[in-house]
Amino acid sequence: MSPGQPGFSTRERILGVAETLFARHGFAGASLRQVTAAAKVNLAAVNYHFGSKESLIEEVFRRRLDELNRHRLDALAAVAAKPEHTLEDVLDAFVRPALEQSMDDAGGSAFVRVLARAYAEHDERLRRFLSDNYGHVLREFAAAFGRLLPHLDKDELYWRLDIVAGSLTYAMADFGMIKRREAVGEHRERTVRHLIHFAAAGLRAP
Amino acid sequence: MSPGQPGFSTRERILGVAETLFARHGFAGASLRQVTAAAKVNLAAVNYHFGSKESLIEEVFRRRLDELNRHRLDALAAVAAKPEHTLEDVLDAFVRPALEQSMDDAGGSAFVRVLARAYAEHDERLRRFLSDNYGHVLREFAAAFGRLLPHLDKDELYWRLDIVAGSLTYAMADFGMIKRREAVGEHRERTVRHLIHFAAAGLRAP
DNA sequence: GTCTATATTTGGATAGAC
DNA sequence: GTCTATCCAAATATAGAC
Repeated sequence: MSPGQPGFSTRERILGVAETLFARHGFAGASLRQVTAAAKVNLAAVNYHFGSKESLIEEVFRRRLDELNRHRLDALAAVAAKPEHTLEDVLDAFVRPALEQSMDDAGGSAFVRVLARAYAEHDERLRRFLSDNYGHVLREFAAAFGRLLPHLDKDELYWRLDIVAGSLTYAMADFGMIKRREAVGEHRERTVRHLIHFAAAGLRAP
Repeated sequence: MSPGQPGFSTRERILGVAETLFARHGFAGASLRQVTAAAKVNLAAVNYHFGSKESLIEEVFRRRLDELNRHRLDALAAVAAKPEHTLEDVLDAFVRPALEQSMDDAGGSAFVRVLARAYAEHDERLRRFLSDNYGHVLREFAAAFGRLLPHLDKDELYWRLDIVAGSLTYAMADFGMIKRREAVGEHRERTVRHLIHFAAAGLRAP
């Protein structure tokens, strides 16, 4: 059941539909007219509730990322408490919450694709918004990785983490496609391990 | 030296600049006005040479993909000629030509990012164009992978290949960023092996 | 082939009634 | 909070002179 019309407020209908359409057509590609038509609300409602398209986009992120990053930090703290934790443990703390959110509901499934878009977009304002609000999460993970990979200098570490984070996000975005949800759900445990093994190999060596 | 103005025809200037701007802002995000202004040609030139924005986009793909896919098929044929070739060999035939093109010149570097956009875009017309014109290449690779992975049924195989292709494309798009070109160039050999090892791990098992 | 000027459409945003 | 109507800017596309 997608967040269509019934028990949802105008504001939530807009957010749900915007998430879906941004995932499908990109931020520039999805117009406010498409969004309001699909949500069956009035065109002016977007500006009333959010002020601008830009702010609507930010709100789409905020709604999911607050929860996602809380879970990620909780998982990371649990891992860091174990004195002998591994690279795989830290990667698990990063990947699992995203994969779980992506299977919570139809919206979460769309959001991982929105997230993949954000990586692809080089829009200055969007990047600054994400960096300002959620940069500390990535920095905590980077620090945890750095402690486990002392042979890498800072530049090399950040470069690899960027690639790993991008590839993982991309892979999860693919899981976000409707047709494959059962396949991923069935083997979720194996899927997570695959991704992690995948990423750990890239982070170790040279 | 980017394909700015000097020894390039109007048509080629447009293609070069469009490639860069599509990589940076997406297909919907980069307007024809931005493109023609940056290429220092007249606004009407795009429609004269290409007919429409849609056709310009297709031409940006055609220019690079014809060459890239020829190299990929050549490499695959060379691999298939060896009776005892491995999964890694096939992956190499897929990855190496793209990585080499991405380091040929500034345009190739932008193009891998355009390619990553194409994966993210769910635009019907663009997907059909790519599938119609270059689908046979992917099918040949899929067949080669299938022979090496007989334990996977067709659905499972295609699903994994899609994820692997997406992740590799994403990783290479990151390499396409300007700041990191030397780093990738220096260790190109190691980089390729990393990516391949990465992908092979995902394709094997369960 | 290239330019200027313009037609046409689409999109973001706002004013003001209810 | 929601709607209608409208404004204004930006974008694609074309017509016609050079």
